[in-house]
Amino acid sequence: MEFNGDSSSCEQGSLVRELIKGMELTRQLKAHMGLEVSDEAKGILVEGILSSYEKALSLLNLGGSMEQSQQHVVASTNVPGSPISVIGSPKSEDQNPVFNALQEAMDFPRNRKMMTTWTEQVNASSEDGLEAPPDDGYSWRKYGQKDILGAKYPRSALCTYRNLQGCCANKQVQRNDEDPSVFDITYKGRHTCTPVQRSKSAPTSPEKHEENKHHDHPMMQQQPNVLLNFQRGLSVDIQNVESKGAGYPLSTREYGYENHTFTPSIMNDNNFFSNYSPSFIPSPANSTSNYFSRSPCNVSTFGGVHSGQHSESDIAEMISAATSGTNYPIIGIDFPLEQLGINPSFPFDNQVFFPSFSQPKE
DNA sequence: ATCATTTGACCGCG
DNA sequence: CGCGGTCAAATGAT
Repeated sequence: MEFNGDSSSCEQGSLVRELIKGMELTRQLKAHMGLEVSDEAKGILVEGILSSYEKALSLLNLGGSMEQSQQHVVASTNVPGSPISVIGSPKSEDQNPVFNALQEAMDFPRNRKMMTTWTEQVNASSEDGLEAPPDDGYSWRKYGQKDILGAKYPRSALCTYRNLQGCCANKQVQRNDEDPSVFDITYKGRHTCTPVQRSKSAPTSPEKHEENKHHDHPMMQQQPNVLLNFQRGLSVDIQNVESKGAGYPLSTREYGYENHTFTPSIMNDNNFFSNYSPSFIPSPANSTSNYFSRSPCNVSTFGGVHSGQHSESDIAEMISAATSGTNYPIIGIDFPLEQLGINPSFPFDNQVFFPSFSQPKE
């Protein structure tokens, strides 16, 4: 199967998707230039374009050859509140940080060791009788198991459904030798998918059945858990958050994560960390819009290049990206598009603004 | 029939 | 050369 290709190539795929999306949005903006489209609507497109390139740079920065590209990319993205500097004034290609980063990403193969990695120790309490660590909110697929020298228990390798969601994250699960109820979980790579509870039984942990059965509406199948993850995860260990650069989707569910060890292989990705800033904790009052715009794991699926047509996740990400991880003015998503004077041919539809209402395709 | 998991083989890295 | 990660065919579950 092709679920688990090389993670670096997967991140490269995400990078390409971001760039393609940026190009697509630019194309749309161009198409709307002559039309009676309000500046505000154009602004949304511009935000989307900027966000795409920012995320592309972020991907380069995170998974790419840091020592080669950071001097260009970080210098651009490090400036809070001035993301426009990335693609600011027209420059020659030689001086364009985006161009340089891209070129270098092509020139220097990604190093797996540079992937963001962190570990968690999960205590699956014995009364639960769990044979697997608790669900962390994401969909994982087991693709390998290996007996590790000196370890009592084998190590499981899991990946996300990257072909469906374009998510590059990997996960390793190993039961602790001393305390079999404790699982050492190592995450590699960053999520670009949404932390969603799948409707079908999850592959790795039986407790997922329990989580799903309470919710009838698709929206309810994921949002409460997502919010729980948000709130629990972000409230777990603020010291950790502050001292370790934090902001990972530390999901501490009812099983009690004992320890979080963040391996700061990439510590200077401001964009990335800002995506998970504690200031983005959704409140119950506005959790819906916050969820869409502040998901710690932005949707990044881009279903190919279709002129004039966007996949729903594409638009969702555009909205998400435009309001996350950057200091852009927040664009609300619950405004009527007509007020913005968006042309009827504008390829938005209501559904794309509410991707959570549509079930993930299997 | 479809999808997820298992498991032996293969491959890259140290 | 050994270890660990990944692949992919076989197997199991639904």
